[in-house]
Amino acid sequence: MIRMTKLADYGIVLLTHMAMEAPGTLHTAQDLAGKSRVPVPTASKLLKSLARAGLVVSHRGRNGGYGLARDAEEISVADIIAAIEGPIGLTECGTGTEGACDMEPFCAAKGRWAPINQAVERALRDVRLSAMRPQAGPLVRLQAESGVVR
Amino acid sequence: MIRMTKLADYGIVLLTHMAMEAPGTLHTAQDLAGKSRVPVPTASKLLKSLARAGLVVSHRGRNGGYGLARDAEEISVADIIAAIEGPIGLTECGTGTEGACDMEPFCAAKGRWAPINQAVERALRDVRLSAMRPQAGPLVRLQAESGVVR
DNA sequence: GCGTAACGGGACCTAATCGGTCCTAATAGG
DNA sequence: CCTATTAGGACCGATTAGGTCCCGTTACGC
Repeated sequence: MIRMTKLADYGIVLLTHMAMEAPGTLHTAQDLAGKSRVPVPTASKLLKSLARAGLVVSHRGRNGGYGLARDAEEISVADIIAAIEGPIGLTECGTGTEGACDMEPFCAAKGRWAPINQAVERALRDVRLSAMRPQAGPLVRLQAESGVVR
Repeated sequence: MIRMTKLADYGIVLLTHMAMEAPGTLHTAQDLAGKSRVPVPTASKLLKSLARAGLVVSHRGRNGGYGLARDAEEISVADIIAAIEGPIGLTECGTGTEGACDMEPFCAAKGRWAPINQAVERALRDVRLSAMRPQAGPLVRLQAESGVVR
């Protein structure tokens, strides 16, 4: 039921990796791609989106890279998804795109979607990036946890 | 952020129409399609799915049709979406499909998705079909409400 | 300064799948 | 027995997710 694109998934994984290092640390797109096993160009594209949304800050030139724009506690999963997928709701209705649905005048559910969208968004806004990283610590443990459903 | 397929949307609208009539009333696929402005074959396909999921009961033959299997209060939006889109979570991870993700061993967010999926599902399970129908009553008012975001 | 390492912002492709159509049973009234 | 209806497929076109590539800009460091 209801799916998020894989891109958004990757984005969260990338940011999770960033959140595992000290705040302010810079990560190159290549570095993050390697750690997450995401193809480099894809990771690069995602990081650009995240930078445009203001979730990460970028530094160009040599020794450049990406870093978290704020504390991991201040970034929600909803923020990340919105940065990558755009402010699209569960349905296209009520997302500000007027006239997108040509059967609006006949829709029995008209005006009933907004509360649902908000409920879902609230659920996602309550999950912070800081809660996504493995609590026990760095990458080492990850290998030992194989077998657990991702 | 996060999208539902149009099919699921249509399904909800179809069921909403059913919920606007007295419980036990039978509706033909054509009838519902006409009211919802959904193409007939599509509505038919959706109703089949809903019947297979046990949300509606079907009667074949002349004077047949579809009816709600239980009270509108007992059908949640989550039920409907699951019936049409299948039990897919926000991500493919944690939906029982083992090994779907080949980078599972390296995933920094491993095991962290289940709570999020559950939060979203809970939000949708709290919305009942009975809450979707226009409270003021039958179709007549719908036309008057034009201009409201669907 | 100049070369190189990084990001910025596109265009572009192709594989999946969403949304929709259609056809042939099976079923049940009249 | 005829007709209205659902059951269950096969099938198809258009959209888009997911990924690749290229070229420009920025800035560190030799």
